[in-house]
Amino acid sequence: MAVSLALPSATEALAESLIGCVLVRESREGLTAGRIVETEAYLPGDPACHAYIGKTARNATLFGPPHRAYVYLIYGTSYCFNLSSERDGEGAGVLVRALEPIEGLALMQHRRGIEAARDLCRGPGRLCAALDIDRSFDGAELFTRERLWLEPGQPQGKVRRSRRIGLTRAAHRRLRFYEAGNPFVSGPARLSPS
DNA sequence: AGGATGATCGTCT
DNA sequence: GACGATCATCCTC
Repeated sequence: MAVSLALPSATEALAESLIGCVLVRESREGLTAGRIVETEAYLPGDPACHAYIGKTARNATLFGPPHRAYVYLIYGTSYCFNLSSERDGEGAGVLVRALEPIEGLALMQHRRGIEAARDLCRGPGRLCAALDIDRSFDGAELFTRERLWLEPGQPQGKVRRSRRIGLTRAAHRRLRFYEAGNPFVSGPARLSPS
């Protein structure tokens, strides 16, 4: 009998290894940064992935080289920040869903119009607002140490996995990764690993 | 040119 | 838990 034992794709491995890395945003207003505590993988051939419909003007970055910023507007109100993840020509990416704020809290509070630290970057739209990330970052390199970049880091404790959040298609796939026990992780508390 | 869609968020009950 | 805001994008005339 045929058994499919595919290794985790590059996208899946990236989504997991991004937990603990630090996203830094430098602007005229000041520096803001946070530890990545939650991600979701969107794989090649995945009906929930923006690349699924083929290459378009919006999703072109997903088909480019890996580790570029893919930023899009959702519901006309919120930006979502992703990394392209597969080799040039293949469309896939990783959504960053939540950060633990570590620098520039006051600026984040100002941009978000709220005080509570826990809510500043808990959710993909919120973290983009807190770091002032918009579509102008789409396609940007993330290792340039200019405007927006990523620094290596390790998770504090276990990285767990669950179903993805908020999708209308293929939500059942367990492609969400988060740092166990971290209060800055988004999503309903009941979304435990199993 | 017009309609449907959406990886969200804040507000309300 | 439910609902509406709001608009870039894509698809179909």
